Amino acid sequence: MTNQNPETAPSAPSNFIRQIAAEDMQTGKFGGRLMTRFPPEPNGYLHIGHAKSICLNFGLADEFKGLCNFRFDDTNPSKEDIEYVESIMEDVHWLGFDWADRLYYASDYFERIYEHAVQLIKAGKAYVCDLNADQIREYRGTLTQPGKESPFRNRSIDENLDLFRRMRDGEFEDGSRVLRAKIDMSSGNINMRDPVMYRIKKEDHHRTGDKWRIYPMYDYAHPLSDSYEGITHSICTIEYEDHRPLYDWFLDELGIHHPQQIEFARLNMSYTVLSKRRLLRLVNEGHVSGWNDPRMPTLAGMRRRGYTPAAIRNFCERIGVGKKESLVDIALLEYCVREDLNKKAPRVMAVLRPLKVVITNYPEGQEEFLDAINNPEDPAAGTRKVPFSKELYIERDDFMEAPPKQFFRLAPGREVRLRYAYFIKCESVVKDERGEIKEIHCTYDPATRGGDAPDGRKVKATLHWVSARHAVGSEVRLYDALFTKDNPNDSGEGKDFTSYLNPKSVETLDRCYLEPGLKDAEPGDGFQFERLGYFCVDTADSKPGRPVFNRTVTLKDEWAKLQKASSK
RNA sequence: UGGGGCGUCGACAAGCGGAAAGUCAGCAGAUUUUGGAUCUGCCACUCCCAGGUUCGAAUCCUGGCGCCCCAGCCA
Repeated sequence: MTNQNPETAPSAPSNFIRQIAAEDMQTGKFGGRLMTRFPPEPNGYLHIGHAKSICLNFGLADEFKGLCNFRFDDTNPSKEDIEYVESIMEDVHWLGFDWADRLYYASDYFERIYEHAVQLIKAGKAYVCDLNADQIREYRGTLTQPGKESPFRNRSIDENLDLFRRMRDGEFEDGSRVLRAKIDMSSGNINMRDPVMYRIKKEDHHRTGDKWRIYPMYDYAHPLSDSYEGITHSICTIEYEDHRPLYDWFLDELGIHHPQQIEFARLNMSYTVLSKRRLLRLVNEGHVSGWNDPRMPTLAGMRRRGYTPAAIRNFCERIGVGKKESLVDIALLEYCVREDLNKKAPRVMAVLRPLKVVITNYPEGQEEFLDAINNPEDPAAGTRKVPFSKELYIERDDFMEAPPKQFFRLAPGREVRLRYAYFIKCESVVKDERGEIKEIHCTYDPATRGGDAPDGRKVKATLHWVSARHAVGSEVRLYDALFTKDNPNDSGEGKDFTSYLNPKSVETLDRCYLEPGLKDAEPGDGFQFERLGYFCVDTADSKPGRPVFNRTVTLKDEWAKLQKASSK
């Protein structure tokens, strides 16, 4: 166990991988050494599921005083792109992990991987097969029927060597030949039925250019890459469990350093999708604005949305690591985000759906500056001054002409507090010719300056507000879940996940008013808009002097819950 | 009569033969110049089911049942 004293070290829950690592360290299995790796393929942006893997691999290395390498698994040039390698590195750093000088690429090992293939051919363990893709599939058999051996399976070693060399030299067309491992066509495990090790692809690679005309398959390149780097624990997801015998086979046949592959269950989260294939479709079909759309579960999207690295790391710790398929409630992620932001985010007042309030007994043209606390959770954050004047904006939702009993906010004849300012009382409602509320007239009690009544009288609500004359205009985007179904992956007949896209996943409000201090907020800055939620300055669309805000997550809202319950 | 994996509260998840941890969600209350935060209490007589071993089983054994993954020259 890592924590002998749970009272002083309440952290890290136990999981089976930590246990294996702890045991291996104790028995000295790998010389008391631990090394992991995070091996993304640069064919898409990293998402929260990758964050789980990153936290696991880097976290384990940290915990056991080992190292975690960073490696691009770039063995398929047709799907990979430099844009992805750059975004991936940025995202891992942003999450808070560092690989120092241990940045590797599987493509850097191509020569060694090739030489090892030659070694397998010489040992009679690999052969060049001339069957085409369809034929290979046919010969492979099915889940219940064994496969048939390829007619090219027993070529001489010399012929194999010659053909493989010529594959490398580009003498043959794409798809005309492959190099296969000679294992067992009748294995119950289809991965062992003479799997393809190399295919011909006359395509340029983003790193090796036109040097290679053949590229190794994942199943062959991955164990070797792990081995070359001296990895001890090769952690991957559950779907590779069936590939482990093959991982072991290559390493055993070659007689080289043999890491232990360990599989864990990938993350699924409610109301979103976490597969690069599906995320790519959302991007390509224009359902979102890009990989970094704030609604995307990508690290780039969550960063732009205002999620913090600490919140995501914390989430990854809380969800645990196991082998069971699960669907984690997105409410847990949101809890982690609020937990972190509650401690850090400066409070500020912003009115999203404005309703004008005129304080009839407040002197025309007068203004005053009131003290406001920047963060009640953090006294060191200090205070600021906010301007008050005769005309203000409050939130439309904070006024009701005919309120139900549970509504505590402003209503005709009722008195409430304006945060850090005064008690005000609603005297009348002004409507336009269509009967819509245009503004409301209130009186204020000068004796309640700062928000307390000297006579001790209480109000049931405190509202946020912004002085009309001093307000900064802004656009604010309200984000909600991307999907309406908790698990969009399990789609019914003839449907796919896109049929559950939430049409209201974003609402743009462009007549919002902010307290003046927000005019110069920098892109990326995060705030709590009091009583509303956490918001951050959008990094793509903000202009100097006119910030655009993205809602990161709402505050918990008791009133909204009551409304929802009564509308059912 | 292919192979592999997994079943503990609504969602996650500890537990490793000796009284079913914890977190999120939910519910109730206290407190509050954010219907926020904070605090308190409640929320699995039972661990997919059935047998068996044992003084004692979520943990061990046997047999069922259910769910997931695999037939790319993707990773």
